[in-house]
Amino acid sequence: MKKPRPLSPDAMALVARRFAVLAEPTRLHLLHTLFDGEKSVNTLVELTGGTQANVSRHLQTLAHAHMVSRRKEGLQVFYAIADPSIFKLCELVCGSLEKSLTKQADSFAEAP
Amino acid sequence: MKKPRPLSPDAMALVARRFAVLAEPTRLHLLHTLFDGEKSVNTLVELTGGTQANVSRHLQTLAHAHMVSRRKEGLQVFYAIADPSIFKLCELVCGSLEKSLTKQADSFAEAP
DNA sequence: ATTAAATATGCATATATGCGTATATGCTTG
DNA sequence: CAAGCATATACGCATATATGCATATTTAAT
Repeated sequence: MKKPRPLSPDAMALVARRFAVLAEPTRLHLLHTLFDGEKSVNTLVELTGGTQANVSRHLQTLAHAHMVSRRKEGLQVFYAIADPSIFKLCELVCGSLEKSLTKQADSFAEAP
Repeated sequence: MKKPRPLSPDAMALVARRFAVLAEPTRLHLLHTLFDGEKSVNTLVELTGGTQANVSRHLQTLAHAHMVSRRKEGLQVFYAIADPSIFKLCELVCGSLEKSLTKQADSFAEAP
């Protein structure tokens, strides 16, 4: 019997949205690049190789979800990871992913 | 300095896909309903209130991602949570979500 | 073998989401 | 005040995904 919470319908939508924010390679790339500390938009553009518009958009999505923080300093805007649970989240997913991969390498490749 | 792994580009895509599977209220509802044990498709249809076709499709998506297991018994098919990390994942997200909600209730309501 | 029940799939559609390009906003400096 | 740089936004388009409806598939029973 493991029923942590009643889990109201709209609470579920919020959780889903949270996962959706993480369901994007570009955003994961940005988060991963921020793992070792705060960086400006331009730096992130250079490090990730994305276009400036895209990086900015994705950073806003992350900021809106309170996953990264935004600090303005002169012309530049610095983003940093704001939610520490993101580290654990990625660890968990990477961990269980590795287990799946070592067993059946193509399981995810053909997913919908 | 927290760089868990090199994080190859296609590994990131896999992680993103994994999160994407969880980024769906219907699938979260199904997982949550399975928290207290294995259930048949029909039971899940009744408990979640979704259509049979939808429930079946979403269960397949979950099974394809190795998050649930599939056991056939006569006419019925029983699904159960296969990846224990899902419990921790949901706990993490729900936890950090609650913190965000108690601070700013509308932050997510207007997300993109 | 036929029929019925449980589950899965095909098709069409609506909605959402990401990207490229161009442009707007904001801040700093001369 | 004008000009330039860093960042954010607007628009159009292509793609993906969820859903409803209908139907196919699989298994059990008579």
